[in-house]
Amino acid sequence: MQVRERIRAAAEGLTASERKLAAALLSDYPYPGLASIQDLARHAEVSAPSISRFVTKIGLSGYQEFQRELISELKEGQRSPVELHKGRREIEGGYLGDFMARATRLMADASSGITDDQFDRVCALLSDPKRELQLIGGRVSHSLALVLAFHLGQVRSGVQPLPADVELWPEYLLRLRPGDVLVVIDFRRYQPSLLKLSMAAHERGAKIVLMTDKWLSPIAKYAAEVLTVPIETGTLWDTYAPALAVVEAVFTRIAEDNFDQTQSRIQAWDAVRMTDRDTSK
Amino acid sequence: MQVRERIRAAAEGLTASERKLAAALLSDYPYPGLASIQDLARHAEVSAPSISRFVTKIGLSGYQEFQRELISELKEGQRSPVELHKGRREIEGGYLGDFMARATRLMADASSGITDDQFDRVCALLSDPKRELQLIGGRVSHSLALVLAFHLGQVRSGVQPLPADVELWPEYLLRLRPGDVLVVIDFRRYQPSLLKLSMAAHERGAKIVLMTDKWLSPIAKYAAEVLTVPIETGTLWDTYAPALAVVEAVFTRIAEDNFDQTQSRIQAWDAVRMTDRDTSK
DNA sequence: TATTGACTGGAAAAAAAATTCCAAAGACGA
DNA sequence: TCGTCTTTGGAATTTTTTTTCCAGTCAATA
Repeated sequence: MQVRERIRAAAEGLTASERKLAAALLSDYPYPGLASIQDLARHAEVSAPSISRFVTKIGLSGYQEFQRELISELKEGQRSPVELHKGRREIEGGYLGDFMARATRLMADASSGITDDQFDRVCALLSDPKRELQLIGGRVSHSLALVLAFHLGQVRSGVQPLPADVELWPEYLLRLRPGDVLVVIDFRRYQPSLLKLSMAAHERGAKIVLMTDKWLSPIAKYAAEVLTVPIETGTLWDTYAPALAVVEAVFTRIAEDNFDQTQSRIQAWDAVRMTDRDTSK
Repeated sequence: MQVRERIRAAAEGLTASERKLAAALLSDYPYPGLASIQDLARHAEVSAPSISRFVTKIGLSGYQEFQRELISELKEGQRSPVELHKGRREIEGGYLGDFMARATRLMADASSGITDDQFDRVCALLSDPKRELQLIGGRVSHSLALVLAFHLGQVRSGVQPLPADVELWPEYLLRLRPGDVLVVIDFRRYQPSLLKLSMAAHERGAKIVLMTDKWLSPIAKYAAEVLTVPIETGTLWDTYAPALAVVEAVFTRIAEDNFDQTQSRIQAWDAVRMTDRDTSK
């Protein structure tokens, strides 16, 4: 039996620090377990005795046997990584596993709905410094818009996330000039307020970049670019992960293209963060 | 420098038994080197002292350093598929396709770092109506915390996302009572301010649920539950999509378990939304 | 064949690692 | 809030591993 399985099997009866240990082990399995018991203790923030007790609990005779086991797994695994990998995934079928499997499947499809060409055009549009950018999302997807705004803000100026409150929109709307860009993220169930906003922005000559699902938000009619992402909304089992990934791909691309700016900005943060870290001690 | 290269480099000046050792090592590199010095001695048919001399000769400080070296090589090597991918990126699929493929791979691994049991416990903790919930994330991951807070807020009361501004934290901190829960999302590079907050919350008897990456935020020390998610931070190619999916799995599960409440809340929104739609025309 | 010098592995010493013991801290139920 | 029971990590102990020391062996050379 794999050590990993032993851990899973024993998961029920573990104490707090044992769980912490299990988490540390599984997070980068099996490498943390290859260090000495002390090093592992330090890494997982538990005591060495707790580790010793843990390995006994999962049915091994001691830390040394535990390590031997890990090494031989590694040796086997190296030989047929594909097999093992596959096998492992089929077996586990807990709630989380199912959910993630589903999300993974959607994710794998996500890039097929967007052509490279379109992707490039959207990136170009969003990175054009001459255009002001405003971003807005729906009830749930608003946070995606904020993430995009945040990261674009690292690379360029003139990035404006709109507030969630509808009342405040008119004032932003007035600032939109022809050629400016409004990014709208709108998944089912589509929000009428976003449609109204988009129509108004369109009137003012703004370009609209829309991210939506395959049923297409009515805003598509006014949009200059439509990115569709596979999402099954309406069920309890929604996931926005593919949408997030697409958003990340966009700003990552833009960041790469503007590497110099990004570079200096990142260094600037780091400087801040380092001092932050120092003063914290 | 790789150990293997060191051996090659030193090959000229090796004595008979050292060559035997080198051969044994290279024949199934690096596994023989992961055993104890005695086992390796037996396997290679040389004495332990010869091994000890050998590792010094190739420029390492001792057998332990030698092993550490091998392990870290192994770790890097295992990862190289990902690295390789980077190089391959130009060839296969466009930028987006490639980014998504990478994200998909991480996603597929995400559930292996968390046991079902742990997942259940976290859900139970977060849905317990007797506990107040506060949520906070790092610079970039803050939005994840907000998403979680938002959705949990649909299902239960007493959900409090902390503001991004550090100055305002103390006042929230004072509200924490023993048994309340602080959810912290902290990926590299870890933010000292979050650590300080967590320590203080821990002092006050709050339970901490931490979501972090495999390098484990120092907050792990104070956490009651640690969820690790595969994320490659630091590169320009980060993605938080797996983390988002885990967060979604958590609140989806909770929503299912509390179906009645959710149901009625959803109906309540819908009512609001309908009127929204009506008035929008 | 004797001498020299380098190499080797057994045994002892040193170092490190792992385990056991125990007191204190903490959780839980009354 | 109190008392009981569990869990935890520091310290001591035991075990294991690694290194050092040194005497014996072997090969090369005169």
